[in-house]
Amino acid sequence: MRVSREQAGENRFRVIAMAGELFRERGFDGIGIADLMKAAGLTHGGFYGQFKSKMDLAAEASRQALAANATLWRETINRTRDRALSAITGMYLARPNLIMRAKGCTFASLGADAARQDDEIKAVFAEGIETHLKLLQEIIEGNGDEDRRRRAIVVLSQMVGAMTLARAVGDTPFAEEILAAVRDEHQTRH
Amino acid sequence: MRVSREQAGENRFRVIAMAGELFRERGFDGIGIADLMKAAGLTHGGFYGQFKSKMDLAAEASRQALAANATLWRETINRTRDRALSAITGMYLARPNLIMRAKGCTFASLGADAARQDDEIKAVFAEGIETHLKLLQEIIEGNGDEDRRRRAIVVLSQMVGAMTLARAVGDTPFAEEILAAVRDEHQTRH
DNA sequence: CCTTTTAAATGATGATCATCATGTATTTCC
DNA sequence: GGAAATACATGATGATCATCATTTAAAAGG
Repeated sequence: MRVSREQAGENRFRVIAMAGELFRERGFDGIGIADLMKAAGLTHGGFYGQFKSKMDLAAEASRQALAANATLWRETINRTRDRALSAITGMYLARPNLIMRAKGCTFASLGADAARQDDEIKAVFAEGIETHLKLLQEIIEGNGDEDRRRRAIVVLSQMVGAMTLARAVGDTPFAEEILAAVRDEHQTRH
Repeated sequence: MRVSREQAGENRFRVIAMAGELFRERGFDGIGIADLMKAAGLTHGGFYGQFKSKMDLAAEASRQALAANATLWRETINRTRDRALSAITGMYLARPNLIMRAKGCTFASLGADAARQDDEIKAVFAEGIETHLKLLQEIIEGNGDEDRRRRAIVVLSQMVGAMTLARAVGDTPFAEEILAAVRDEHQTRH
């Protein structure tokens, strides 16, 4: 049955949003089209009217998830101005992001998956990384723009690496130790 | 047909080694038992005589891959004694590890996958991280063991995060910029 | 040497997969 | 209000999946 233009737009958005969560939780290969559509309250039939392929949806979902991640960073920065760096690292390297993979960092969840996909997805991740680096650059000290960008890359790498390692060992004291080690790096000045 | 005890041992080792490479290249869900066995020169039939399940093989393969990674670090450290830290980071954050995922860092390839698997695989990763941290601790300066361990965690996180992000954008100048940014952190003292 | 054991081959199972073809009901637009 | 357009449903396709049953041929052990 047909549905209003507005409703169709909402449906499309919801499919992309659910895909963003389920891909982050289970990986691109960990969930199929039928289950994805069911999670959005639809059946699998309409999928190829909305998306060129599963990979096409993966690109859209990654884009939306990365944009949401960046928006949260933007809000955190605006809210905490002078202590923004420790606020960002403190929020990121915390238990909610460790255990709720579906709504957490897309780099930590899907970065390794992206490396195995086509160039379109890699371009989405490149743009997502660029966006996050620009945000970090704003709140990092350094000798000129070039140095601040380099430091932003180092900090982003620390965060993504720490979360990847912490998640790989599960919800344990060891995971907390990993997160705390990198958190401390930005609370006590080095 | 039956095969000598020795031959059977070699076959088992080769299956685990090929699995270590193919899992790192394509992810745990990216390759099936039949293709895995074929890559080792066998058919799928004997698989369940050697392994309890695919996840059981994933654990064995991760263990072997992580041990090989650690051995390479050990050798690099022994060979470069006084400049070991910049040797390790320089070797790790280089193009071969960026593009040859099958033989590169298991944390960067499968860390996010491990987070989605059962506790046995997570325990394998925990032990692998512990081993790598001990190696880094040897070659990192700091105020006492506790501080050196904390710094080792930070450095390992940097390395894994940088490689994850660089691989996600593919073999591009941006990837090289990410690797170089973290490499420089350990060549010029900060 | 003959019996027992077993590694690996062939082949089958039912589940799940991405994708496509077609039907249907409802919105859109004249 | 009636014709055309279309969003989504049902259902089918052939491929691939993890796992198991059975067979085969050679090694191991007496």
